[in-house]
Amino acid sequence: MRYPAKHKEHTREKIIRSAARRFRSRGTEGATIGNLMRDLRLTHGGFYRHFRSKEQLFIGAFEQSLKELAGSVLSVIQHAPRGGELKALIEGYLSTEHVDDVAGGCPVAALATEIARRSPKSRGDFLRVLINHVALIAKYVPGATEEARERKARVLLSGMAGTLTMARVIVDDEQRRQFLDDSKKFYFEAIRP
Amino acid sequence: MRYPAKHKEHTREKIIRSAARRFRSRGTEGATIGNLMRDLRLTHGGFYRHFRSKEQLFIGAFEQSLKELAGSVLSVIQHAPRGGELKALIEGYLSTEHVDDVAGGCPVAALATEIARRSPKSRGDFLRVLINHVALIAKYVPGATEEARERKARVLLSGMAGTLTMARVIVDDEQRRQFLDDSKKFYFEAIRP
DNA sequence: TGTACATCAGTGAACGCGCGTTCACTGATGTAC
DNA sequence: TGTACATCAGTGAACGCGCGTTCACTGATGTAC
Repeated sequence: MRYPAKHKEHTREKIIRSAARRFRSRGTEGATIGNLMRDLRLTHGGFYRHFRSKEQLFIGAFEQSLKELAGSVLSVIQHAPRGGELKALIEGYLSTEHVDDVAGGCPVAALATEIARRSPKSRGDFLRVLINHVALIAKYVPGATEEARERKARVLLSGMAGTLTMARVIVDDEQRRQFLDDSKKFYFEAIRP
Repeated sequence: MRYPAKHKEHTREKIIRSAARRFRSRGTEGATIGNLMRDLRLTHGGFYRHFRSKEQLFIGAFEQSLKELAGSVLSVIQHAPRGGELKALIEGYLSTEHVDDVAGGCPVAALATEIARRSPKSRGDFLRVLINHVALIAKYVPGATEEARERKARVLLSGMAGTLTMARVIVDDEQRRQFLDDSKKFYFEAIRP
């Protein structure tokens, strides 16, 4: 059947948004195209009208995840007191809400290990997308030059991503809360001048 | 055929040691039992004389990896100047050698994301093994009580694990070196009193 | 205005593949008598 | 000392399964005339 003009574009976006969540919560191999399409009430065959391969979807989904994260980041910054933006960002990143929301959370914490195992070419693609988004928060990181701020932002993000992942391993609620508290204090102190 | 008394035990150890490397460099799904056994010049069927399942091997291999890491940690501590043990540990953990040696490196950096996706019961098993090993370095972390030191050690390790993973994503050698330098400085400052 | 044809997002059977796991079997050596 | 049997680490064919991907097909609507 023929579909309205924007129909295909909408379907593509639905696939990407859904994939972005599935990849984060289950990893590349845990997220299958069959399940993904079934969730959208479509069949697996149609997938290839939108993407050349699962790998191409993965890159698109990673970028989508970063876009979503950028949205949260902007919202946090807007609600933070002037000068307290970075503290608010750390607080949000290391919150129990973020720990619980794997599917909607930071794709670096959820996918960096898998990306690290890919080919240099593939890693380069992911890095370019990532670095653009990290620049967004660099403005609020202390540092003399723009470059210094961006570099520090990368160190901060990668460290907190590891911490977020570890928090997701911890089973006991109280232990997890304690670990997140310790971590927040650690990063708060680390960004002092 | 019948084999010497310790034969089975030796085979089991060979499987675990080899699996510990394969899991770290390729992840749970990238490491297959067929390839693993073939490397040891055995056939896949024999695997089940040693382990009930691939999952059981994964836990054993994770513990093996931590044991190996503990060996490196002790060696670093012995060669470090008195009072500079933690600095030496950070330097070693965030070294280019460690970044390049995924198969022989920290299993937290290589596998934490996958472990985070497992059941609470399974995560508990991994955590118990992990916490025992982290206690080993807690002695060199600043803190008033043993508990405070252990908690800080966990924050440090998880952060550096995220940083190590990010370093493995970076393609360009110079950028990677710069990122590791920035990170080392960051963690050095963070452990100052 | 009516008719024949083209389009193309989505369908679902099919393909090839590799995986984890099972199982009947092997055969050199240990043990029982 | 010799013989019959038990043991069990390792073998390799086989099983069931789910995956990513391909492909002939569908059919409502747009377009050409």
